[in-house]
Amino acid sequence: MKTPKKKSVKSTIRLWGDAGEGQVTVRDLKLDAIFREAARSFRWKGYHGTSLDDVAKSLGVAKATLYYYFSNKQELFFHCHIAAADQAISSVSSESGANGLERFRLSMQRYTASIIGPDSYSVVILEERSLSEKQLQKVIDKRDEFERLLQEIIVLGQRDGSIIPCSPKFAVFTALGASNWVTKWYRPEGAWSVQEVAEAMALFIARGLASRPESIKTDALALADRIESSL
Amino acid sequence: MKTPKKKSVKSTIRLWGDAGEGQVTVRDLKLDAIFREAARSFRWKGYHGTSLDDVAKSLGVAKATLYYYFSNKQELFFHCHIAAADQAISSVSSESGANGLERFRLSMQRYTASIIGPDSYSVVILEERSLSEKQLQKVIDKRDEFERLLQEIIVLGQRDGSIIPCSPKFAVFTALGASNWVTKWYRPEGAWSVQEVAEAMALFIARGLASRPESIKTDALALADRIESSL
Amino acid sequence: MKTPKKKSVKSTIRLWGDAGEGQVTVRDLKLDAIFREAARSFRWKGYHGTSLDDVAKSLGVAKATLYYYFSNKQELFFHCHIAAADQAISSVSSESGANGLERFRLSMQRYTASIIGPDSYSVVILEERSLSEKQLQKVIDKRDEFERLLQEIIVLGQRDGSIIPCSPKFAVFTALGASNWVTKWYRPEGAWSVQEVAEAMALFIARGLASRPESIKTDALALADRIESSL
Amino acid sequence: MKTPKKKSVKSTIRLWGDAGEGQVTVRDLKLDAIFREAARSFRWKGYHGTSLDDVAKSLGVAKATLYYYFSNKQELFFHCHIAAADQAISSVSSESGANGLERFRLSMQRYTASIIGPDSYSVVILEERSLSEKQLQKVIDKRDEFERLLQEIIVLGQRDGSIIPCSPKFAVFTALGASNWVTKWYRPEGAWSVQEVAEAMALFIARGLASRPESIKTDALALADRIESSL
DNA sequence: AATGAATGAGGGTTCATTCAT
DNA sequence: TATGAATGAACCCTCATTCAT
Repeated sequence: MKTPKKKSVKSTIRLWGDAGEGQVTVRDLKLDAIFREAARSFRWKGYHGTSLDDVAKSLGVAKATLYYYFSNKQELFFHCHIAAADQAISSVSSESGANGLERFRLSMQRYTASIIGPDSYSVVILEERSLSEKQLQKVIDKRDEFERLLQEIIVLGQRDGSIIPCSPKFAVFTALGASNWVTKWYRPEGAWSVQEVAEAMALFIARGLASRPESIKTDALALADRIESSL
Repeated sequence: MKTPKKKSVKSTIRLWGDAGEGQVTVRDLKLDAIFREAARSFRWKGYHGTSLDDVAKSLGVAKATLYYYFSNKQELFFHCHIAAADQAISSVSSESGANGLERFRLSMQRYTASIIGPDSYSVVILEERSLSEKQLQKVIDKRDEFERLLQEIIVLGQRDGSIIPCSPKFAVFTALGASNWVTKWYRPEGAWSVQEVAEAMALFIARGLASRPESIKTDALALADRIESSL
Repeated sequence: MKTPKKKSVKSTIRLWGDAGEGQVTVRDLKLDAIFREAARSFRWKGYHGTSLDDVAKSLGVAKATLYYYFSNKQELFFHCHIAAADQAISSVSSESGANGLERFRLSMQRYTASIIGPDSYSVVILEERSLSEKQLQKVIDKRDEFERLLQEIIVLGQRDGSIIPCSPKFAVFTALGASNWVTKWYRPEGAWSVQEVAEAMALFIARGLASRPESIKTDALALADRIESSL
Repeated sequence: MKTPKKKSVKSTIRLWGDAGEGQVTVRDLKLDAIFREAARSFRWKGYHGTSLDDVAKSLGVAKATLYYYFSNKQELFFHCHIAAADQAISSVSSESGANGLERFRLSMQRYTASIIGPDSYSVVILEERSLSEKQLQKVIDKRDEFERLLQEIIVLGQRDGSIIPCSPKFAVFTALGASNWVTKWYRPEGAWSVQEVAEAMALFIARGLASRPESIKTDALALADRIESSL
């Protein structure tokens, strides 16, 4: 990422374009806007399917302007991955009071909400080939950390008896797979809110891991049924 | 798809390349080889990341040759989708003797095996934008059929008591998500066979849906544990 | 350089464009035409000042076509350097009968003629920065060989008494400098032929190195005078 | 060149950057710094290979700042040519006591020193195409003046018997060629000072023109030999 | 049935230049 | 005077597609 010497922080300036924005600092906000727009496109069309021209157009800027904020498409892609991984990690529950199952459910709910939410940096389509060796390693490291955190929760749940015995790694992979897949079919224009989908997904996963399924909150079913009608 | 002149089927002709093929008919086999190679690339690199040059090179043919078998890249992509959907549909269990849970488990096992197997046509990355309106509709129709079949099995299982009450649609989405995601991390060069992964995944999903988890074959756990070590 | 499996050698085909060409093989001739046109532009406008678009236009081809013959601009540039160095080396005299001075004169005459002649690959402007490390090394190696050959002739001339004592290296640098500079002002459309300029330059250099200047052919002066009027 | 408002000359201002400059006037010094830095880059990388960004960075200024001092790149380039020509002209010897050969030698020595010296404006690579018609004419006029001055010295030397009969124009071209070429290989970081190279080159040229080579100072040879070892 | 050759369109990237501050 | 930000134009390069053979 390009980081010119000193970002000027002024308080009352509009972003580009004419989308509704408030009153905020400049450069960082612009950077963020770029990253989110880019992530949206990457998630949607993939790395190769995303043209910077389109990203720029969506932002109401000239393509060349983007290069003022990062040095090439690959780096932009890389940053999205890193931001996504950070976002993922920060969605892991640290609620110390709850049991393992509940913490896992919460984590998956937050995670699911974050990847389909409006602030998502998620670039789910795994096109790691498009990253450089070094970049890839960093992304993998972050992702490994994320998955390790989740696995630890699984183990915790198995110890406290809330989660059935099973391979933590495989469980996490499966849960993430189901969750990530949501980015493929969820449409914000649809009848369902991000929160509703996230809850339903988390409850569903939780039930698959629960040692006593009946202990899970019963509104899960209701939710899932409501969702069903809008898919 | 182009279908010129209804070619003569000779019985002893090599495919292209110089690998030792065997003795087979020509055009259909070639078509099939193209589709599978293309699907492999689409699955791996996405629609835009796949160049016909690479596909051709993998097949040991000149790029221009491909155009003898289909009229453009989009059509090739479309065909892969259709073939994948057909493959998916054919993986759905029709075993009349088994209960719903068992049939669902079998279906998911076959499905998982088929999408990561060597004969996969699966083009899992949903880049439907790259299809034309008409093509997309046909693909969606096929996929809907596939999902409907799976949902029917869920309902069946709920009736016969083997599957817990839940939204069939959501259940299918979640199961497919977890399953499709396998294409992202499975590597045939790895220590695990397609079959093993498929079984583990199917068992895992089944447990999440089972009304009496203890009724599921106990080797599921062992399998998952074995897989864990190779991931 | 791209070298497709098997260049087809047909005997009666036109090059591109409509410039007058004879009856010859295809691919090699085209390659050659590209290299010469490119060298002309590089020599004239430098590496960065040369656009492949212009080169293509001069050849009457689409820019993309050029990429069928080499893989990028740098490689094209590299090839020109190599071809130029080969051309330079082949211009060094091996006439065993003559004395050192005469051989040096002949060499410089041939060299000068070759770099401004219609078949020149010379890319005199030293923009080595535009080459890769590896490419640069190869070019330097070739150039060193060329200069060594010339220096050997100087030494020979000093031994046989035809050339004054002086640093061979410095002498070669100076001679080449004067000679290379001709590419800067010589215009084929002018009144003077390549041969005339080459002879005059060679004679001039020879006189600077001659131990007995009066031994050099006297027509040198006449030539130089004729040239003077057209500059 | 832009000449705004006739700026106030304050006496104690630093140039840009933070290197310890000293106490000097402002605008003219800055202009000069820009021209020299630009000339260095033009000489080294050519017109098209030189980016104003780099020039600005070398000077420790923002690119936009440069535009306060000239109106476009072409003009900057033009000015370098003019400054270089003035510099060249001022290097021509007017020592009335010496004979032609000696004056020519001195001129070439000064000229050579000036084009590779730290204050050089020389833009030796002839990329006149990058100038406008008008600009080119002015540059050519200046250069013609320079060459005429040198030719007059040659004629003088031929009259006073110190220089052999030959075409003055051709002699000047050749001498300048050898001299200009030095900019291609001379590196200030090397073992040799600008003065040493300049002397050696001048002596070498002088010998080529001398009617009685033995009359030239004998240290010429020594110098050339010393240089040889460092090339 | 296959392919070498050619090309238009499009995408990534650089850069001279402008402008508001 | 100086500069951060923005942009149009131009360039290199790739790729799907066509065509003559």
